[in-house]
Amino acid sequence: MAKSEETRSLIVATAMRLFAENGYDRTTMRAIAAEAGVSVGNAYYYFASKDQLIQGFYDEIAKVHLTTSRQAIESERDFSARLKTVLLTWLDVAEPYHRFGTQFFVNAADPDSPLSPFSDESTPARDASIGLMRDVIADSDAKLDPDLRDDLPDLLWLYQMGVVLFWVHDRSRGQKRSRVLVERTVPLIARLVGLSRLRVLRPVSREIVSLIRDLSKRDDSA
Amino acid sequence: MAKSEETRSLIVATAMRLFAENGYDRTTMRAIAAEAGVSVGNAYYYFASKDQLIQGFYDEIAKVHLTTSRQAIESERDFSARLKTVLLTWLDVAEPYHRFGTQFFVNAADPDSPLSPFSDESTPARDASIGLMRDVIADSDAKLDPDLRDDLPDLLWLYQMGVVLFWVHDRSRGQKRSRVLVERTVPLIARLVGLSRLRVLRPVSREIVSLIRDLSKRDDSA
DNA sequence: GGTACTTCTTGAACACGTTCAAAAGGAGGG
DNA sequence: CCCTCCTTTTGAACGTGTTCAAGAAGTACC
Repeated sequence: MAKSEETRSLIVATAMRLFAENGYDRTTMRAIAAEAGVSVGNAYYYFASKDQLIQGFYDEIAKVHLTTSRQAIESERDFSARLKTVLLTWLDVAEPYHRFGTQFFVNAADPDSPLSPFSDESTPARDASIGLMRDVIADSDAKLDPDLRDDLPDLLWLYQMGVVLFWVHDRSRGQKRSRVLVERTVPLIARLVGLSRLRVLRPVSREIVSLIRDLSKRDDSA
Repeated sequence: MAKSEETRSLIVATAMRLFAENGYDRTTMRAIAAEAGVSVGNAYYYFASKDQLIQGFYDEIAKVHLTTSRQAIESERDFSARLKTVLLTWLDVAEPYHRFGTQFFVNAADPDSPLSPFSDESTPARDASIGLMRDVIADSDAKLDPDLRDDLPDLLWLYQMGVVLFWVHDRSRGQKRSRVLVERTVPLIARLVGLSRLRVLRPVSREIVSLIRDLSKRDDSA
């Protein structure tokens, strides 16, 4: 019902405001409830835990990032430029939340947490991000080993997770170092992707693709 | 004093036993104190927090890993084999603690935590690990781009951190998938290190080395 | 409008990590 | 033996995230 949805978003909005004002740790569930004018138990009716409250934020960042970066790369054909734009856009979108985003990703580092980027609960968000990488490649002028074509989006998503990991630890002003990382690793990756067609590197890239495939199989018997 | 040291190690030993038996989360500070026959406050006199209790374990794993793997690679000259042994040895040493080791590394993922591998408090342990990688290269028959020589240990340490990250998330029996990861990525890395002398790849490896150097500068003005 | 049923809301209670003022113990000097 | 100072130990108390039995509000059907 509309009322229910209203209460839910009131709680999440209040939580986000308080998180931004005082940080994640210093914001208590009691404070959130009081500020939103509901009871503590009510917050737990809608959200399983304090962590879950920021899942909404996670989705928000992801959504804005998808639309913004799709727009930004629309008229660009160079693969390297497209990839760089996508990653720098992520840094732009995420910047305001770096402060308590850190706390968020700490929780997300728990493999058992539904907030982990590898969890089942994150599958929709993950697929959307990988889809973006697919488009980055597809509409670019990149020439690459056809064997790489299918798996490169997954690889690029992994690379993006690496950037995020770096960003979480980044204490420089405005996360400048993360920007440097992107600015300088993207050309490297673009060059490596291009080189992947070279005879000498073929076995290497084949093996990488095959390894990722084998390891990402969910079912592991034995 | 001797008495003081005795109490300290009694507490840490009890904690480790209970962690191993019931997992980190389900082991309470009250239970540890009761089992050790001291008061809760006493545990906090010796350890600043519950997290800090496992720092001892961290050091233990690192120490055993260093000596064991140094021994294991002593008579081996092949770079790839040496690197593989070092990483598989880590998996061996860490295996018994995988269960609550997970919880440990979750806390370590917090950049502000002294348990983070990047923290100042971890500098000695980190330097020791990088030193091991230096030896892996130095006493091997690896032929590599001299420009890479100085920085390769750091790169390999980063690679090891990646393996550890994978291991934390690894839910397969006996962390078999982590072993597969090592078995198959080590030859790749060895080949890439070898290829780094190729004319076409020189700029790539130069740029990687230079990037790592720039980003690992601690002081970031601006 | 009444009745059965689901959805939503409450706040006291619980278990936990952590703190702290106070007490106890121990070492050395007079 | 006592006084003083430092180290060690205590356990009650605090603030936290979370749970849950109970009730209130809303909905659907007769």
